[in-house]
Amino acid sequence: MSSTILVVEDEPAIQELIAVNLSFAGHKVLRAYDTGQADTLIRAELPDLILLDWMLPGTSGLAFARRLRADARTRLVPVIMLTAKGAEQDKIDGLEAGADDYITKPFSPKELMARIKAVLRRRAPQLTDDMTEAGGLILDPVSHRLTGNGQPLSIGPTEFRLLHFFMTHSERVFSRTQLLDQVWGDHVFVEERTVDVHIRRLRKALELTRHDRHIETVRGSGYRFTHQVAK
Amino acid sequence: MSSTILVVEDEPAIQELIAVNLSFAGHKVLRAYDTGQADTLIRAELPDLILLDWMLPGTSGLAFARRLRADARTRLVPVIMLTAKGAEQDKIDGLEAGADDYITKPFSPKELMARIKAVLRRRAPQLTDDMTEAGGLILDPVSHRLTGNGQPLSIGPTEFRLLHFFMTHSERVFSRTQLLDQVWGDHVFVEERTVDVHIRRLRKALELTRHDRHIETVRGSGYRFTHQVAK
DNA sequence: TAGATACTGTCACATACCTGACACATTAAA
DNA sequence: TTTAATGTGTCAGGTATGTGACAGTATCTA
Repeated sequence: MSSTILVVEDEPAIQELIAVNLSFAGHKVLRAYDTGQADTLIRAELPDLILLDWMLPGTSGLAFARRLRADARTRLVPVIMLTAKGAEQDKIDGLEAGADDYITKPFSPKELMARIKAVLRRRAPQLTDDMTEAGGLILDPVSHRLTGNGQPLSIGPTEFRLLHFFMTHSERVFSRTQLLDQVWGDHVFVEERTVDVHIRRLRKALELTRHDRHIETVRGSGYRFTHQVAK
Repeated sequence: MSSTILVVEDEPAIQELIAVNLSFAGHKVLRAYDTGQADTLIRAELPDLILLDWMLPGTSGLAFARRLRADARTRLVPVIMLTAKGAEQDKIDGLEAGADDYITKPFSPKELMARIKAVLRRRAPQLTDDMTEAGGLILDPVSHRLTGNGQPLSIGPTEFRLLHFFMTHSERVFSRTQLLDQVWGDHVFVEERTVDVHIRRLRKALELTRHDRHIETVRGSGYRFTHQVAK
């Protein structure tokens, strides 16, 4: 699936190499040469993943990673650190600053793509193309299709994304705000109650095969998708 | 709420001023004149919060803050930086090193206490995102679920918060006023006896699996949550 | 390109649920 | 036994959520 990936790298050749590979894989690429530019880009559009060089002019990548972790808006964005050093201590520092993974230069494009996929799968499973299943309900992001006990279910785009997010983050309560951020996207200006309406539409779509029981309301907190359904 | 607070400050007069105020507020105070002493004290007893001077003999406060963030044992301990400088860059550096707040000398004791309170409050709920368990009763804040011996228990929002507080502060008696402050929040204007009613509702919800026995009344004092139940 | 169809976000109203307060019953200490 | 503290059922009002309808867009089809 296509994700927006921010590359923060001061060496033009390396940045270009990475960007070409990412574009080829179908991702949208944002580029920055330093943390200042990165800040600006992030303000405009929250990326799905950040590739961050260890050594940067001005603020170091390490410090920048820490700042990303400190800010509520960027806290959940996965970060992969790029470094020329092989020192073990750097790796530890980087992971402690909140990086999700670490890749040593020089690296093969293949390895880079593999790590990106792995990190996305771990941190943002709804951005991958994997099928998800729950009690006979099958959602396939590739064919963009939904079936309940084998029967095709008709569902709108927003409901599809909402369900996809829920199925990849089950057994967890999400507030309306969190759902808007995750499913509608950051920076959207939509009423919170709109979530209720789409929950309603989603439930209605799932009613046919009684899978609507997987969507639970948690009064005062939000909604939750669960695998076990009440009888 | 009494906490253990470590003050790392090389100027005796300022250290004394801070210590007096903290003691007066009911906190236990640990004192260090440099990072070496601080290390020793931390090794003996992990404080709940660290007040850290920016300028210190030997290792600087900034470097020390970074080290605290790098060590798994101290990573979650809130740090407030004390500094004579008012420069914005220093503040950014401090926050990037992992400080939770920043206060400029000279500061009023009142401001200091207010910031300490705010930081402790901000940190406290974050630490309580873990599941809690007591004799088969499991409360999971993430999924916002409660089960007794595997069976789902239905419970209202206030009772959920109340039980969560009890389970994370077991074996201790809390007065109605303390419970109102902790569970309802500061500054709420509610009858004290309302606590009784919610205790009743909580007990009723827990009756199904006989976990209501964990909630004990301490006549004349308040209520307590205990792990061992009377047969 | 026109017309039909589907999708979105809001709103208004209905409904279910929660909350705090009170009154009275019960219990424990003195 | 007396008295104060706690237990408990109930109620009115408030708040959160469910839901149908609607208008504006976007998308598809002929």
